[in-house]
Order: sequence, then structure tokens, then C-alpha cells
Amino acid sequence: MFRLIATCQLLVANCQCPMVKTSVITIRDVAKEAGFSSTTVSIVLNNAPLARYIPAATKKRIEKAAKKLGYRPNLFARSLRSKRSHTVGVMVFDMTDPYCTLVLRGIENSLYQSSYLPILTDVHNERSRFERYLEMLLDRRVEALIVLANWLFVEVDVLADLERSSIPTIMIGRELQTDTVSSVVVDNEVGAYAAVEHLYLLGHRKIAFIRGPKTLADSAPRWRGIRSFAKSSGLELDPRLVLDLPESRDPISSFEAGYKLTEEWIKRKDRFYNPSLTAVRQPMDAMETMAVNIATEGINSVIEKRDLSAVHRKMVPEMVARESTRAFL
Amino acid sequence: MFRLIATCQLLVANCQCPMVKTSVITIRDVAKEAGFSSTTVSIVLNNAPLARYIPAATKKRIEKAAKKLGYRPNLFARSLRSKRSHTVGVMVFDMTDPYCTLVLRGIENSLYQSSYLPILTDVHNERSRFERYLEMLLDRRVEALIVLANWLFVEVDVLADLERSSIPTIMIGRELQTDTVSSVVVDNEVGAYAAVEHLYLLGHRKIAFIRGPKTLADSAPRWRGIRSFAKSSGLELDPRLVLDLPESRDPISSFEAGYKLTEEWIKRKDRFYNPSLTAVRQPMDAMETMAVNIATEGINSVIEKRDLSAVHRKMVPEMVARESTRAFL
DNA sequence: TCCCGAAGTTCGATTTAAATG
DNA sequence: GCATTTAAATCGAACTTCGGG
Repeated sequence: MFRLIATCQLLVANCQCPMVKTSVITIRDVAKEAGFSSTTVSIVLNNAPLARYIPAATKKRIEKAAKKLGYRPNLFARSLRSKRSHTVGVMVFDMTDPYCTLVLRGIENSLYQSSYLPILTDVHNERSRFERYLEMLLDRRVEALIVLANWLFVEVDVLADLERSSIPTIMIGRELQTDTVSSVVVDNEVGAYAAVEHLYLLGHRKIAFIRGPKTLADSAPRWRGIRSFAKSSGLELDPRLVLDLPESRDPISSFEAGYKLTEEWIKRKDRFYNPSLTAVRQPMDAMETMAVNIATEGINSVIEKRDLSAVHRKMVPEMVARESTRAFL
Repeated sequence: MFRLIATCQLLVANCQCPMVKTSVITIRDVAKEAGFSSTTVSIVLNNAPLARYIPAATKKRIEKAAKKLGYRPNLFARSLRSKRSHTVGVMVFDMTDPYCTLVLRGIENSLYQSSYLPILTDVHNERSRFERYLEMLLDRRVEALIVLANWLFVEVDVLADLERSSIPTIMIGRELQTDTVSSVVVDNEVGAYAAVEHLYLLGHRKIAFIRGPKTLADSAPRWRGIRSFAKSSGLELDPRLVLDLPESRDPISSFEAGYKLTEEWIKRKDRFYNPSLTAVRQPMDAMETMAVNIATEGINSVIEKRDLSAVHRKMVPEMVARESTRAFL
């Protein structure tokens, strides 16, 4: 038997086949090399509580042996015992949504800090795909689930499915009132309010608006913010200056429609126009960091068997004044 | 002892704590419910070769029991034995690269077809981050690695690290000559050739060019394609009509610089200009599908212990004529 | 009781070898 | 040998328990 194994190793050492090094080295190999039991090796390498009692000399020998053999613990085995995957699921409803990339990078970055790895899934706004992915992620025991609601309508039953998922779940971009799913959203009302205020303070009184489609969850609170400012400041909202975007649910076409609308408007005035844009900036970094924080917090709750309840954060957007808005002189 | 467990279950059933259902149901529970051994259950549910000998009645009973209990196999345990993770690593060097989203979606979609899940990592163009992520992905036994080279320079030693990674590795967007790492690139020379040809056939003879920075791997072959067409057609390349972008490595700023350059050019001619753009379209879908195919192919090679060698594909881009180019009348 | 280390059990599924009729 | 089923070994790490100094 020993002979056979020895032959295998030789064969392996000689062949170009890449599957060679796939960690044939187990904790027992390290134990043998160091001259201790695998128990001791495990305790030392994980710096478990019991490691307190183990003399430095023993630790040194074990660490040296581990390094020499290039030991890498088998995460399957580890996960099987610990029931932890060190993985979170990230669910996007439509990756082509321009909003997505930024959020994804933010999530990735936050997770990196805490040594989690994200499994990325794109639901393509399809119910069946959502179900399948949710199942797959739960099967893999992701420790938390971050859901990125896009501009579009998210069906209610999707939320219902998420609610019974039994792991910390965070939804970014959609306001929720449930107490089983956390949420992180931008405060559209405050943002819109600030935007109009900005213009108002620059001296503008005749302000035109392009309203987003009603099916978009973001549209309503923004309009609310605008009216709220108008009321408190006495600004008059001229109905002739309010245009509505078509009810399309495609973010790209919404962008284009908005662009075209603006263009026509400007063309009518026969003016060339390409300044940098004043905008209400969504606090991306802060939002994703928040999402991941909630995720890890939730994970910890589960580990420590504490009860966890959902968290809902509304982040305040920032007004960034640029060239496209200017005071009346 | 039994009592204690019974109490626990009760407690769990009563509490709101979400960690309840985390698959307490094992294959043994199903076995007990069905009245067979766990061996038989495993054979039936996996439709293993031995399932041939198992009578339909037995199968029915087992499947019913599994469904009744809502049995979901523990993937950690399964992976521990099978040594398979059904996961591939996706490594991006800079997610904010506009090119990225499209490719990512393509990869995700292809993987979905084959029931793999992607672990997404963004290296941020940092060497240390690259190393750490590579290690993490290998520790998780990703079955393949898809690397998305961005516009930027990829250090050579990164490639060296990838070469010894011992799993099927595919690089998208960078031409390679190694035979341990596969690659999928767009043929920039052919693309550029086709673009100039398009203009030429429309009757244009005075054509201006904006050249990308030399540090960009894409720039050289494109210019080569242009000169190649010029030579074969007799088209004269006027040096005064060739502008170079600054050597910046930031894709965003490159875009902006290109935009500004074009704008100035057009402004000089005092003309307002906003047609849809004729372009050389990179065959995104095809490329990512190709990448994932190579990945799964590589995985299969490893499973079947076949030797695998790298594959290098160069995809032909497509000329898409739109409004911005027009024939001389 | 404190310190050090090891033997043996556990996690949950797959697989080999073997036992029935 | 064939059809049907299963006990026991295995994967690799972590933890519980125990023994000797």
C-alpha cells in the first residue's frame, strides 16, 4: 500500500498535469512532520483558547512544519464542522443597471476587509431565476444575503421568499417596513428637497422638472421633496414646466428619454450646452459599507445565538454643486 | 441525553430565532423516515450507477420521504468527499472599468447555465490584493479561474502566479502565449481594419484618428490594423490628422480625454453634432460564453484526469454602421 | 489544580466491500 | 452470479474528554 502511494507521488511529480498540488498535505502530515498529534497542530494553527497552554517551542516547531509542507487547511472539512462558509450571497436584479457597478465594488471592498467572499448572482428580473439562485445560495450556506434592488419594480412575493430565508438579509435601494429583512436606502425626499433648495438659493424661480415614471419607487419621494420645499419657501411650481418620463421600466431607456427631453428643451433655446452637472450624489461608499456592516453584524448574531432583528438605514445624499447651476448675477 | 435533545427542538420550534431551519435534516433522517439505510438514500437521490438495481417502489418511498422532510444535502460534506466546489473564481482588476459590467453579466449568465456560481473579486490593481485573493480562491477550491484583464497594464509576475495555480485559468482581454493559461481576446487589428475600411467604402479619404496611449495593449494592434488597410488600399494617412491621447492609465479619464478631443475638433467646425455612433462592437456574449466554456472544459479535464492544455481564442469584432458615418453623396 | 498532549468522536455525505435471499 | 440492501470506511479538520506529570 505504501509503495503504491509512493509511486503515485512520483508519477505526480513527473507529470505536467496541473492538478498536482491540490493540497495533498493534511493536518496529519503536518503533525507527523512536527512530531505532535493533529490535535495539537489544530490548536496551534488556529490559535484556539487551549493554545495558551502550549509552550512556544512546540508552536515554533509546528508552524515551521506547516510552512515547510505548504499546509493549507481544507475549507470543506473546516466548514463541515464549524458550519461557517465565510461567504455572503450578493443578489442583483439587473447588472446592466448603471447603478450596479458602484454598489458592487463597494460591497466587494467592504467584504474584503472582513475576509468574506461574495458570490454574485444576477436575477435578470426573472422570478424563476430568483428562486433558483436563492436556493443555490442557501444550499451553500452563505452567511448573509445582500440584495440589490434596482430601479425596477420588485415583486412583493420576492420579499416574502427572502423573509423566510433564515439568514441575515439586507436590501439596498428599497425601503422596507418588515422586521426580518434589513434595508439601506437613500433618502430621496431629502435629496430632492436639497436640489431644489440649491437652485432656489442661486436665485432661480422658474425651474423645470422632469419627473420619473410612477412605477419607479424613487420618483414619488423625490417629487414629494420638491413640493415640500416649494411649500415652505413659497416657490411656485409651474405645471407647464413639469414633464413626465414615459412609464418604461428600462433604466437605460429612461436615461435616454431624459436626455432627449432635456436636449429638445435646450435646442428650443438654440443654445449649446455641456457643463459639468450639478447633482444629488448618493452616498455610495457609505451605503455599501453600511450594508456589509449589517451583514456581518447579523452573522455575528447568528453565531452567538443572539436574536437579531432587522435594521433600516436611510442615508442622506449630498448636494454637489457644479457648473450646470449658477446664480443669477 | 435524548431528553435534552427533545427539549432543544421544542425550544427551537417556539423561538423566532432565524437559525432554526438550517437543515437539521440529514440523509439519516430521510433514511429513517423511508425505512432504508442512508447508503440506499444516497444512491437513489444521486441516481448513482447502483441505482439501476433499486426497484422503483424503493425509489418512490425514498423520494417521498426526502420531499416530505424538505431534505437538502449538506454541500460541505459533499464537497469534502467529492473534492468539488461547483464554484469558479472571477477576478477583475478594476470593476469601475466600463467594460467590466458587460463581461461580468456574460460570465454570470454562462455559469448559470452550467450550475456554477461565481465568486467575484476585484483586485483594485493592487499586487497584494491580487495575491490574497488568489490564495483565498484556491483555498476555496474554485474549479476554474476567470481573469478579466482591464485596459491597464497587467504586471508580468501576476501571470507567473497564475501559471502555477494548478486549476484551469482563463484570461479575458489580454493576448497570451503561455500554454498554461488560456486566453480570450478580441482581434483589435481586424476590428480597426474593418472600421477604416467602412469609412473608406463610404467614400472618405481624409480621416482623422485619435490614438490610444501606448501603454494600452489594445492601442498598438489597432493602429497596425489601420496602417495595414491604408497600405493595401492606397489610403493616405495624414500625420496632421492623427492625435494621441495622454498616457494616462485611467480608463475613465481616457474616455473623457477622447471626448474632449473630439469635441474640440468638432467645435472648430462650429457644428452641433450628436448622431448615434458607428462603432466596432466587441462580441461580448460570444467572448464570455467562450471563456466559461473553456473553464468548464478545463474542469472536466481535471475531473477525468485528462491532461489539459491552454486554449487561445481571438474573437472577431463586428462593424456596426450607425448614423455617425455616412457616404459622400 | 495547572500544564501539556493525545485518543477518539463528530460534522454529513459518498463509496467500497460485503451480506443477504 | 444476480438483484437488493447495508455496515463500515472515508474525506479533513475541530472539539471533547481523558491521562499523566
